[in-house]
Amino acid sequence: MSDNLLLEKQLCFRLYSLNKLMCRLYAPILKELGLTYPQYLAMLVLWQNTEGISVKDLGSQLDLDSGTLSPLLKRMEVQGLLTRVRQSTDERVVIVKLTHKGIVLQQSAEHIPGEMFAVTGLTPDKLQSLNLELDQLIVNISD
Amino acid sequence: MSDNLLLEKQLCFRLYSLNKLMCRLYAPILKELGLTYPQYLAMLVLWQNTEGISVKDLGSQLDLDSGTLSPLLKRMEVQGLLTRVRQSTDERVVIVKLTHKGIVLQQSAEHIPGEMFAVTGLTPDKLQSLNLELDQLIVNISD
DNA sequence: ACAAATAAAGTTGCACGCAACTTAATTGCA
DNA sequence: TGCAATTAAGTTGCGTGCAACTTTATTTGT
Repeated sequence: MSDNLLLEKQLCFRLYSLNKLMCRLYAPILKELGLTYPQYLAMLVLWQNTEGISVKDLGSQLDLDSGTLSPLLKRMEVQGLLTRVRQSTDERVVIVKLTHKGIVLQQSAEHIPGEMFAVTGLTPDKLQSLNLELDQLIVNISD
Repeated sequence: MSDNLLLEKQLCFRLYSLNKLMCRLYAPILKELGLTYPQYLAMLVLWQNTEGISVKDLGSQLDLDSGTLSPLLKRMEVQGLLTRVRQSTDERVVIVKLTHKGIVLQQSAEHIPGEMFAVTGLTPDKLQSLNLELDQLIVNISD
């Protein structure tokens, strides 16, 4: 009888836990901006693509399919953060583009990364190396 | 204008991505057992507590509240994996206990950790140290 | 040129996760 | 003792994630 089936031994459980902890950590700050956690991650991409980005490209950066993104973006459109317009050169494609309201929201979010970083108790070097380790894991698993 | 608001710089995004990747990695194997990913994590705890465990204690090990756990356990009860019985000495408490079917399912799960470990491309040492780093992070964040 | 294959986005249905709340039982304290 | 506070579990409502599917548009091969 191996003890491999122990919760404490499982990497997957730590990732499951940490992700939930992160959500809960961000939730109250994001609530002030009127954003959920996945919406915030989407905004991080959109703030780097103010000229607009297709749902497909947004999804590939967030690793989300249209089944998740379409309703999420629809809610953000209702909030007035972005517009969704079909591309005239290829009517299959929908371009997501931040409104003025969506763009200026970035200023209210500037303080968040620093604040969250402080809570992790990591040094910048430790954060950097952990990020690289996790990136390697992402590559290995997603091949 | 800082570049802290970059998706690629965010630890939270890596944890978000990796957790989803883990779910997708486990999903097909767990489907053979008729389990979802959170149900599998619950089974890991229950296999270590065949004498039974309260919903509260199970929740504290999984870091889940009754709002999530109650319906999840109800579904697993329907599947015949466990029973839920109110404790006679304290009628507030519900004891979750695996059925025979739930207990013997462990045998079908024995191969999973090894299989999943192989995919990570980690050495045992690397896995160990990563687990410790993540544990430290969990402690720092959840205080 | 045109039918088959492919691609992009959206819809549906289900299982979480969690905030906010309700219900029922137990504890604690004046 | 009696009643307020606390505790355990469950319910409700909403926002993801994702599988499976549909719809519409474009591309590909002959």
